[in-house]
Amino acid sequence: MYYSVPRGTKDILPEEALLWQELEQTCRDIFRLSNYLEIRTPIFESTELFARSIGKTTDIVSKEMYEFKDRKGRSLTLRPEETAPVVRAGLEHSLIRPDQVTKLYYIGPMFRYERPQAGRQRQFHQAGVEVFGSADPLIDVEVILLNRQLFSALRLKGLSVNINSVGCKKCRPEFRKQLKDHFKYNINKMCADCQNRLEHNPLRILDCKEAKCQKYIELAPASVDTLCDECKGHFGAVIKQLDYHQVKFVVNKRLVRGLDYYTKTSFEIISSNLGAQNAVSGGGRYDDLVAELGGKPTPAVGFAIGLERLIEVMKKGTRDEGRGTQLDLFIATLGDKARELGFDLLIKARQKGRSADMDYLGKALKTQLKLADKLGAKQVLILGEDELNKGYGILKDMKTSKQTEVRIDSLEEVV
RNA sequence: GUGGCUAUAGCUCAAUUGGUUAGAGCACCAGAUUGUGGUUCUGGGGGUUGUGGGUUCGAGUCCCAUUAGCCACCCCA
Repeated sequence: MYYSVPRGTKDILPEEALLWQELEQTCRDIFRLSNYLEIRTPIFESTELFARSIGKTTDIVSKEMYEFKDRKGRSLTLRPEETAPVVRAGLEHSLIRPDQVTKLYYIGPMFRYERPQAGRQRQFHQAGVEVFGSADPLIDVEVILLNRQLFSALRLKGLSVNINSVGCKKCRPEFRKQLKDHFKYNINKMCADCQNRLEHNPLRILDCKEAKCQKYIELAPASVDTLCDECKGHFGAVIKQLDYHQVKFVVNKRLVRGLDYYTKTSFEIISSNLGAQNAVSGGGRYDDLVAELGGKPTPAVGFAIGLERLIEVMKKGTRDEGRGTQLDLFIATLGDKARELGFDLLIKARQKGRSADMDYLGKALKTQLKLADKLGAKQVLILGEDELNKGYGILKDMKTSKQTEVRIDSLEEVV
């Protein structure tokens, strides 16, 4: 073993890659049904883009970015998430307009420098959607339903929706103030992280899991209680629609996501089949981000799904088992003449769109059949010297073991 | 960034208080059947015991460092 993958990264081997293909294709199909179109952006962007959008004081920006300088000294960063790049690209190419709805989706790798753990890698993959231009609560509901539809297409179980509203720039200052007032008397009894959070991001105190902080957090005001009329109405409309569409969810007043750009609706989808890293999907509304990045004020909603975590759920047996590899045709040959004829037929079978392969190691016939069996071949064409001399080949059905003789000049038709 | 556990064949795991040539199952290759798969039987290849030091007559085993994985914190997908 001379080299191994970099820490926190993984090779996806052929067997698992089949699962990935199914997952990615399902994402594309489902997103397509709701009229989302794909966008692909570079894997790195200017560092400033992420600092601006995600927030300089967030963990992601302050300590988890893969940042580097290129040869001209420009500061670039491997994307830790895809919302900001999509907004950037949308503005750059005038895809995003305040007066119309734009729906985009993406699938690809993201990078965060974190300590690896089950369900947490330094390179991981997300599939997500972003909707620009509508402040309608129905859009919030649409993206949540999109998650449900995707999970149901993948036959996944054990998932639950957590939802909250974190308010907007009108009502959030009041909420922050209430939180600060609430915590300031006891802050020195709370953990060091919370003491820091009090000043720069008091909302995140609510998400703290430290035991000694819990009793103060339990008594803290909830954002849903300080929402302005507009946010309250919006949240109510979302909840009403979720109920109407029979989405099982819980209002989690402590749900505060680690990216600063979220407004109003914020949600996470949790799997009961994973360890500590149990969020398979997360998202929400970010009505101020487009303007923050230089566009006209444009409301937006989106979410991102953690594909590695979904793959884990898929593997956990909470779904019907998939099938392994399959091959339409295997060609077994004996002797050089037969091998060349077999190769020619092999190429022709593939041109017809059949999956086909043959032995390239000069193995015994028995071994070739063994290999055909292992590859899940439906049919084997046996070409030996005897057959060629007599002018036919043998087509064997591997399921029924039935063999039929086929004249050489007809072989092209059967492969 | 913090704490705990772990690292032996491709995979899952053995190896007595430190003791000679590091074993087994599965997988792989081959033979039994000199041209017919799945079952069976027989044989075979494969290891610098994660890496680097140290203690010892002797280290897979004990000690230190390092790398990586796992679990949790933190954070998030």
